Amino acid sequence: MNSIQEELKLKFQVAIAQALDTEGAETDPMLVPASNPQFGDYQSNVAMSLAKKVGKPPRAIAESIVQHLDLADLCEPPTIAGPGFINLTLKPAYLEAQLNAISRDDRLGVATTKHPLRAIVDFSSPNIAKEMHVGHLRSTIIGDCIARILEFRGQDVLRLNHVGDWGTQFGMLIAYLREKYPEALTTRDALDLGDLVEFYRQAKKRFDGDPAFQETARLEVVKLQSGVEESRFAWNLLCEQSRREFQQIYQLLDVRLDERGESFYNPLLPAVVEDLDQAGLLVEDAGAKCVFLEGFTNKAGEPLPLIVQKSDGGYNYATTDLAALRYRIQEDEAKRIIYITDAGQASHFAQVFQVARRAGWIPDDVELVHVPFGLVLGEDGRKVSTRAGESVRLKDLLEEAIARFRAYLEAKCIEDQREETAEFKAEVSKVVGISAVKYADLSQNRTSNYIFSYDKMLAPLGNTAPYMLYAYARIRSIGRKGQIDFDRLGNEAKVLLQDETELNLAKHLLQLSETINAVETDLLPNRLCQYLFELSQKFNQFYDRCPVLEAEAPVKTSRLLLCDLTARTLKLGLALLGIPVLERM
RNA sequence: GGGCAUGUAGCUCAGUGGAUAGAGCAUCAGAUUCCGGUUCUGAGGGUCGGGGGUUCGAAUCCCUCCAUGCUCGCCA
Repeated sequence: MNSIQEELKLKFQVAIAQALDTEGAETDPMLVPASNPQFGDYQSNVAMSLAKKVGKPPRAIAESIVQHLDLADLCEPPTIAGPGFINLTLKPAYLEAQLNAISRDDRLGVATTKHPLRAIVDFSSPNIAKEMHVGHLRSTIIGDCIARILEFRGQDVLRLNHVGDWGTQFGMLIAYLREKYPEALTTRDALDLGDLVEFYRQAKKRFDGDPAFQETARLEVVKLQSGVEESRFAWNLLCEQSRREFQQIYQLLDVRLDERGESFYNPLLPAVVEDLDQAGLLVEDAGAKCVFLEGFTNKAGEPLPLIVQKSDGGYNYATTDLAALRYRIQEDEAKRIIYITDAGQASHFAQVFQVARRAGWIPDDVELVHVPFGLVLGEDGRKVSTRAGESVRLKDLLEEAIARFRAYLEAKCIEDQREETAEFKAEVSKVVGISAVKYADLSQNRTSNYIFSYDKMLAPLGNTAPYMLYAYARIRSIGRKGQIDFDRLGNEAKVLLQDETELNLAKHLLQLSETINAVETDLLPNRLCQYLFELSQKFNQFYDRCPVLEAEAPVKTSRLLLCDLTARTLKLGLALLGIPVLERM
C-alpha cells in the first residue's frame, strides 16, 4: 500500500507529463504536506519551478496541470493560490477508507521495502577494560533506533559492536598488571571492573611518562598479536569480564548487538597496507607508511597523511577501519554501511572513506554514511562529569533516572491516594526512567550538542517520554473502563469522520508511513518523535471534544477505532525508538 | 592558521528553496456536570548571529565577517 503522499505524487507525475506534453520526463512534483492547514492537506510547488523552463506564467502551468489531474477519488477539486501553489484537500470518504484499511494491518500501512539490502549499523563500541560511560549513550541509543527502523522496513540489518579490544592500550594494561597484580592475568574475576578501570588509568599515566614502560607495553602487544598463549589467555579474561558488564547495560536498555571487535580484523591488516601499496597510494614518511590525503592539510598547509602503519610496524585504527570496510563489503556484502559516532570523528571517517575510494574498494552501489552526533552536556552547558571530573558511568546515569521517577511516582501515589504494589512501582519506574533518557536523546536533531537534564526528560508535560507513555496508558484505560475488546470490534466496524478533531487525527494517523520512510532515508529519529508527539496532541484534542464511551452506536464504534489506531500507532512508533509501552502507570 | 559543526522566542529546540518562521517549557488569561486536569482554548513574546549575493521566492543555497564547540602525522 502506497502512502498518500506517494499516491498523489504518481498522479501528479502523470498530469505534469500530459500538461507539458513531455515524454514521461521525470519532474519531481514537489509535493509536500501543506505549510498551513488553511491551505488544505498537501500542496505542490512544481508550477513555480517550471515557469522559467517552460516559459509560461506559473499560474497558467498550474491550471494546465490541474486540468489533467485525476484525483476525484482522493481529493476535493484542487485550488490554485498565490503565485501558483496547487492546494489539495483530502476527501473524508477517502480518509475513512484508508483508515479502515490500515486498521486491519499489523504494520499500520507501513510497507516493507521491495528491495531488501544488507545494511550494517556500527554503533555503541565501548572499550574493553573500561566502563561504559556517558560518551557511549548517544551512539547506543541512536544506533539501536536506526537499526530498528531499517529492520522494520525489511532491510537485512547487521548490528555490529566494534568494541575496542585490541591495540596499544592492551599491551599497556597487561604490562602494568603483570607488574602490579599478576593474578588478574591468570584468574577469572580477580579484580572487579572498577579496579580494572583504575589500573588502566594508572597504566596510561605510566605509559605517557616512562619510555622504558612504553617499550615493555609494546612487547606485550607483539606477544598478543603473535598469539602467545599466556597473553591470549589474559586478554580473553579481560574481554569476558567486560563483556558481561556491557551486557548488563544492553539488557537494561533492551539493545541487541553482535560483537565484532577490532581484534577480529587483525589478520586482515597486512593486506590492507600491501594493497594500498599495489594501488600506488602508499608513501613512507618519517618511518611511517601512509597515504597522503586530498583536501586535508596540516598547520603549515602541507597535505596530511593517513597513517596505516606506524614506524614501529604496528597498525592503528585507520588500518582497522579500512580492513573492516573491506570485510563488510566483500564478506558481508553490505550495501549501506552506517557508522554512529560522535561528530568529532567526522574527519577521521572522511579520510578513511577517501582512501578506500581512491584504492577502488568502494563499488558504486555501496553507500558509506557517517551519522554524527553532538556531545552530551550538563545543565551548565559543559561536558557532563562527576565532581572528580571524570565521565559519568552509564549505569549510574540510568539508575539515577529510574530513581528520580520512582520518587515522583511514590509522591504521586500518596497524593492521589492510590495503592500500588512495590513491584508495580519498580517496573513502571524502570520503564519510564530508561525511556526518558532514550526519548530525550532521540527527540532532538542529533547533529547539535544536547543538554542532559533529568528534570526536563522526566517531566510529565511536553515532548517527553512520560507524556507519550501517559497518552498511551490513558487510551488503554478507556478500553478497561468500557470493557472494550479492541480486537473484537469486528471487520464491519467503520471509521466515520465528522468532527474537525477527528479529521485532524485521521490525517495524522495516515502519515506514519511517510514519516518512517523519511527517517529511513535521513536517519533522523527526531522526526519520528515529532510525529508521535503531534499524534498525542491531536488525540488529546479529539478526546477533549468527542465523548467516546457515551456516544451512540455507529459513532461510538468509530471513535473506539480511532482510539485503538492511535494506541497502536503510539505503540509501534515508540517500539521503533526502543521504548516499550505501559498499560497503566 | 586549516577543516568541520553550531548560532532561530526568556529557556530547550523543530523547521536544509515556497505562502503570515513553528512547538514544548516558563509567563498571563480563560474552559470544565470530564471516558485518568499529566487535559483543552487563547494571549504576549522573533531584525532566524551581522553584512553582501543568487532566485519569481532564502532561516534554508553561495561569499564574507563575528561568536561558541570539536578537530588537525604515528591514541581510538
